[in-house]
Amino acid sequence: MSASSPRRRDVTVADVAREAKVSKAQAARALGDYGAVSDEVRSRVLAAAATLEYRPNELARSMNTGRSKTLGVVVGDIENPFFSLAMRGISDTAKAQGFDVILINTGEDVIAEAEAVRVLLDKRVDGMIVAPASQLSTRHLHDVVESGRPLVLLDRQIPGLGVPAAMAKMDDTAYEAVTHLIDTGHTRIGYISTLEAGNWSSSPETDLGSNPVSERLAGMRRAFHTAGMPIPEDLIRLSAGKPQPIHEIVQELLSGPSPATAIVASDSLIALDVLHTLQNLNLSIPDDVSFMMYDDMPWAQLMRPPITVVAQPVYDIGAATAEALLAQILGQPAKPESLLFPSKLVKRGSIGVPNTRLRTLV
Amino acid sequence: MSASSPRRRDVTVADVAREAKVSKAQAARALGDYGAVSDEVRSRVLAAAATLEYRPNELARSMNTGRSKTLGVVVGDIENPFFSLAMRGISDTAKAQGFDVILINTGEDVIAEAEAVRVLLDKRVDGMIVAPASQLSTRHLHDVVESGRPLVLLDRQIPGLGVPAAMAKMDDTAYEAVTHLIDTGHTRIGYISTLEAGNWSSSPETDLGSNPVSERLAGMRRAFHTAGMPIPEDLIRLSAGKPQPIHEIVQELLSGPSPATAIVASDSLIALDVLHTLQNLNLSIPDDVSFMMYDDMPWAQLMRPPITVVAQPVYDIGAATAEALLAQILGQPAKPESLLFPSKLVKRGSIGVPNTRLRTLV
DNA sequence: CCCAAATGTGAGCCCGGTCTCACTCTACGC
DNA sequence: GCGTAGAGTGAGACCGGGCTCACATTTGGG
Repeated sequence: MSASSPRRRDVTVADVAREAKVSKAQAARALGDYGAVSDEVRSRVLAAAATLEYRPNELARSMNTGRSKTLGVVVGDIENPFFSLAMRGISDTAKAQGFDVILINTGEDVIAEAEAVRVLLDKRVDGMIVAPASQLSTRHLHDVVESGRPLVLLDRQIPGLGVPAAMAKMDDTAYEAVTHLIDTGHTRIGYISTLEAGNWSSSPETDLGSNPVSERLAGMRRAFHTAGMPIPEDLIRLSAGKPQPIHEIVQELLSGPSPATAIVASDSLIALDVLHTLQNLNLSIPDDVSFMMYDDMPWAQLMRPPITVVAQPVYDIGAATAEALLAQILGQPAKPESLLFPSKLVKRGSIGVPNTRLRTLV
Repeated sequence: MSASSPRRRDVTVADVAREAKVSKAQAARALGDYGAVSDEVRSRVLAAAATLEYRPNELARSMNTGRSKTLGVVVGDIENPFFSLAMRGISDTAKAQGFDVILINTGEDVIAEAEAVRVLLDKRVDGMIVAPASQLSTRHLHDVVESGRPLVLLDRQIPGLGVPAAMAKMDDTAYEAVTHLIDTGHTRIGYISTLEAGNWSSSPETDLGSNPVSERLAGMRRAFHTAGMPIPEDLIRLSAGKPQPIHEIVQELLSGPSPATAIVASDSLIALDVLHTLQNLNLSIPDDVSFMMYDDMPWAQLMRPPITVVAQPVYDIGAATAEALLAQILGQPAKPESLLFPSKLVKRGSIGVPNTRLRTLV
């Protein structure tokens, strides 16, 4: 029942020109609104274009302008609310400037990330935003820089790369959060992050381009240091989820001679796993275990008790990466600074005085 | 410190050909692995390509093959976990077949959706997946069909369009869910959906390509009918959120001479708003109000009480749209059937016997 | 009134691949 | 020994816009 043409050939400028009885060049000028065109010709061309329902082939256009009006975004997991919210910030900002977005999901795999970056380069995106899965394998990111295509990092900075990164400033808030735990009486505090173990934490103070996770750790260390207490290194678990599932880690943290009395989840996905585990173990918050998480998801304050969180402006962070990228694309030179956003501790009800009889519970 | 070339010109086949001392045609053949090429030439070309770090320009390639190995996805809101999870299904499936994805967010706005579809057509995507915001304005979708480019719908079918759609089968589960509420003693059941008011519910039985929301309504109606009870039309609120915020709707539903004793949220974003409102009103679930939601988000079972939900395989639904689309792109003819997935009622603790003294509470 | 300068127009090259066509050279069949 | 199938090769057309250049026509200043 649809139009007779099952696969109609695309209408080109040449077709429009023929219809309007002018040269291809004139048609192109009228359509592209550049150069000198008489009113007479312009209206004929526009009319012809309307009749034929002409639509420019963006591929062809991109090919010789060299710009595709497309941004590439590489993230670990769009399912993660952090990324989907940041993605909206990116998407909204890009759209406002007439840019589209190619999204590639890597599953937090560095190989996939390198591949993704290659593909985007081959597709000639005008620039890209990457949330690097690793700070160790960054060859592919250096390639991007060397190719001359603008790059902006999301949530994590990579020292020496020389590109901007947008993220929340976490050190002071992490310090405040852990101090809050210590003040409440906790000394055995567990921290769980999916981030790879690396030298993130080396000289966090002097490192110009730090990142939110190393900052969290640094803040935590500083808090213990200030309180004059030993840092519970055995309760800090990075690279969680990859080899060992979160629920096992939680059980480990809560077992042994000196179990954790409080657990900090470094993102909302981990938080969900931790909470499920605690529920399965029939442990209550905060009576049996205190709990705190990063990222203020809407459900956090609906829980009983409501969860104490460290909130950060995720949407804005996403939007900032896009803005920085677009600025570069539109000509401004890259300033490899970190765009820092404030984070804040939101105290709710999931932190209480430590329970010492916990060992019998697990 | 990076490579000396600030903006190195891209290496082309011609460059490789020159380096390998063969013609452009031969280089292209060796690189593209087609036609007849001697081993001698092939290895020279491959070596040259490696030395020069040749990378094909996908734009140029797409332009004359006509295929871009790119899929377009148009959704209302990636921030909505339903879409971000479906997106992962799409993304994973596409990637497995070497396709990339351009994501466009419309904010559930039909104008933006039409615009998005245009842009994707202009960018010459090989096919697209759309979660239509409206079933009334579908001109732009008909345009896609007429352009001959494959199209698959996500979560909502549009009768007469003649394209496949993937979604969960909701009628029986909705019937079961509402019957469950009725059996528990509820007669005043509120239903809140962001979907536009339209004639979704017209002849739901005979309509070949129905959709999850009309099915929910139909199932609800059938349940009331079977129970021999009047349908509380005044408590059914579509187009929620657009003019009137959810929290006002909730308050309205719970006021008046005959308030709702149970509320059903048609997606997890609405659920969050409803739960916040109930919390602010200091109403407890299920003692004051019973509550049920569509989509089994991980936090639903962490709530106290855990929320009764209607679960659907969102990831699989997303993956199915991508599969159907790729099948069409790869040659199979479109079969405009709905790909139906099972949904199921998961009874937890958020539904109790109705509270009759509610009127005094709000 | 004459020679710019400005404006309008068309032909044709370019981007970087794919692919057709014509041609050479070898090998095989009769 | 000759015809021919087929591999191997190069020249160049082509995809669909952008844009430069050369040329024609109008305008305006001195």
